[in-house]
Amino acid sequence: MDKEEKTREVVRQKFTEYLIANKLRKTPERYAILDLIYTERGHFSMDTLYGTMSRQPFRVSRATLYNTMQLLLACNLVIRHQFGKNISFYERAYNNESHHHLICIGCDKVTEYKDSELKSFIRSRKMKRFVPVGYNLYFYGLCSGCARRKGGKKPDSRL
Amino acid sequence: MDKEEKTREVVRQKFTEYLIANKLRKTPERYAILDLIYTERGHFSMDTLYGTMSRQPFRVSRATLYNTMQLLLACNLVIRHQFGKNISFYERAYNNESHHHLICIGCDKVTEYKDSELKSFIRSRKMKRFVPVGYNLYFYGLCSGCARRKGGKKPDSRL
DNA sequence: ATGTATGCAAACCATTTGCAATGAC
DNA sequence: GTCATTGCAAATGGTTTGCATACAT
Repeated sequence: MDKEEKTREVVRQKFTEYLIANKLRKTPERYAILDLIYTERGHFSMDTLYGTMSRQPFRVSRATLYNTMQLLLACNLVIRHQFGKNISFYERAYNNESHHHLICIGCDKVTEYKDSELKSFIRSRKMKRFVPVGYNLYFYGLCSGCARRKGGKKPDSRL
Repeated sequence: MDKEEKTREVVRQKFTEYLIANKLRKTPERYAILDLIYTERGHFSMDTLYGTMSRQPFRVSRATLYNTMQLLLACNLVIRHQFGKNISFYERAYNNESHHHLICIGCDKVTEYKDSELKSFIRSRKMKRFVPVGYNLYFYGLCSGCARRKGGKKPDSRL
């Protein structure tokens, strides 16, 4: 069994525990969605996920997709991002080394940026009257491609 | 002339320069919106801004509000945030010391968190093939109130 | 048998767009 | 006088909801 399959098994188990603990049903739809998410790499939107899902032998509705995503967010198997447009993006949370995001304001491309020194610095901050459970750091700027052809179409300001 | 009025005058000037440079018209609507934004403190949504605007003697339509906001974003007089719901929030950018954000996942309250040491640490990071122009850092967690009555309504996961 | 979860379509809501009328230049 | 900008209302697009049916328990 390869690493990815092992991961899928672990998250299925975690999901099951969550469903039982909350007296929710273990439907095939829910597991199909979880499985598919854990074959995706990087970020994906609901739309692309629905597209991929539709091409699977096991189809689920958009409603169920959104429903299930709430559960997966609640049990921390998926995390959500908004990169500046009004669209949510998601990515798997388990076995996905935490990272920061570089968002190109020229072409909207999002890349991961791993920086463990930065991560531990951020996590070490103490704040008054607030108990942090997580954080998101988004860098906005120009990817190498867009930086080169700077002055082309003007990037839309997003911050 | 107090500090706030002085600020409004400076940003009007900056806005004017931007409009001229881009051959755009200096309409009273645009200045009314800019003025109002620079009397707001903290973050505001389009909806609340439209509400406040509607109570002003000078009324503008939602369309114009959105239109103008694009211009103000483009000339860096306003910055935009998305705190995890599909709503954009805005805040003035000029004379507004940069800060990070603490978002309570219990009650959605957003507070500012100033940490200049953290800021300079983040700004000092070098990344390959990416030219950063800015960043946003959002901490998710529980405000003191929600931390106290933990276990009340379950906070919706947002990351 | 019970009642939760699903799929569908309609509803929602923030934002965008088309277009005729207004007004900045 | 021109043409960008406004206001309105309709359209859009991601997400949510209502409800009858299906199915996990």
